Amino acid sequence: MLDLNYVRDNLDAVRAALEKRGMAMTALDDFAAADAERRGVIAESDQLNSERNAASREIGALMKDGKREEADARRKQVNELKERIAQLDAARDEAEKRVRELLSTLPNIPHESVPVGKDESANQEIRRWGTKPEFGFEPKDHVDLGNALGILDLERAAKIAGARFAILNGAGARLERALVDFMLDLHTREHGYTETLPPFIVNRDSLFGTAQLPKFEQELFKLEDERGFYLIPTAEVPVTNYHREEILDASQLPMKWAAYTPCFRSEAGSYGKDTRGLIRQHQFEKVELVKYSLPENSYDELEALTRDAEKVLQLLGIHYRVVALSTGDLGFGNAKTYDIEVWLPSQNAFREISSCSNYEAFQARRANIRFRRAGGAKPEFVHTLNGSGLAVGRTWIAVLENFQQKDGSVVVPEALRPYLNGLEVIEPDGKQK
RNA sequence: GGAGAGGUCGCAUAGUGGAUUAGUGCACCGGUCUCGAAAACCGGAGUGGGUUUACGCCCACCGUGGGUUCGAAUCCCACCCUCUCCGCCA
Repeated sequence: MLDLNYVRDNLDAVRAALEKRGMAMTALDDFAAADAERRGVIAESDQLNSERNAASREIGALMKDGKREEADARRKQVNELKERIAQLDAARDEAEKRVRELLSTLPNIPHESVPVGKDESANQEIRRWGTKPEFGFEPKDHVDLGNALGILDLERAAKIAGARFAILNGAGARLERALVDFMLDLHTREHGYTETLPPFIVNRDSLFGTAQLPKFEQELFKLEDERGFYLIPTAEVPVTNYHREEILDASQLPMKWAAYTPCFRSEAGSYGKDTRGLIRQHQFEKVELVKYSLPENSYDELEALTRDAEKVLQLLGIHYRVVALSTGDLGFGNAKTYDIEVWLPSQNAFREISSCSNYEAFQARRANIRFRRAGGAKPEFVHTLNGSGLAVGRTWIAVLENFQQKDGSVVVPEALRPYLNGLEVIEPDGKQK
């Protein structure tokens, strides 16, 4: 959510910034009128409340003096006042609701460093790490490799649950678990993050706070429960909401969390996309990095967070690149985003494996997450950031595809071997436990 | 699932219809004292909104939402959360 006063005072600047996203901002046209009405109603209502309070005090004094008749007359006047106040309060609620709705549908303003363009074709490659692997044979994709190794079972997952679910077996399941441990150990031991294991179910307020709601409800799994529960689409939601409605001390910043959770996404509207394999699942695992930052440091923190996520691929020895998303490709709440894209030999392409974003105060305003500088200063909104560090399922894919051998076995990257009891090669059924 | 006790300013507590402009202690900020500090003493400080060039003034906020009343932290209703005991359970 953008700042109300900022939007009011900078309508043209906001309009220009949002047009860079390729959006027609009709909401802005209604905003000024709704805001003016809201303020008018508030002024009138506050004035009448002030009169009512004064009258009540008078009545108290009159009663004490035994002037019952005067008090009764005053009561009658107050009751008339109350009727008008009730009408005004209804109008006030209506106007505030409309302003809030308009404000909450406005996307974040892109940072000045974000490349301008209408879609992902305007994304800008920032850097590459490593080189494409040379195979000397036609590399298989992770589905063929996983099936042949007996570590992946998509057909039975479809029977048990449905499309876009997977079962990992044997070394496949252990590889997934090893990746989770490896990533968490790296971020907590080397990068200064604190591990947290949050709920996998959240309420509506949390989803509003991180801006999944109200706009992206169709992407979520909602539980059949009158309490309004949803499965988390990412650990970003529970972890960023950790300090919702709180005022932190500046000395607590930056606050750095690393969370492993499963993630649940309905993938409505992506029916034809990535239908093969593990790329796009209803349930996948992710190690998420979340930061609360001082406003003045948030872009440095974004660079650091992105480097922290990249380190996972560097230690695994997998080729990747970092891309700055253009204004047209930027997510709703993001001021700036770097995608880390991993090399997938079967697709002869880079595919997203992490998305690292600075939300500035966009989420903090919605979730009311503030901090106070030393000396009893006014509270300010924190900046929130998050990024995958990394998407575990897609890392699983990258390991299989990048380290596959001609015979269909997969060499385990050295950094992972301590997490797999020293296992060096994943071989077809029977050759490893 | 059943029974009970609670939720008040950063923390801890007081407050059962009008003197509450929500008191007190701790913590915090400023000052006095001191070579300096501690202690003591004096003073100041909540959040959001409206209005104002500004000083300021006004409104709302005691878990949330309704209600009663001229007036509600206080009375009534519903809900949420926490704790204790019983039952069930990984």
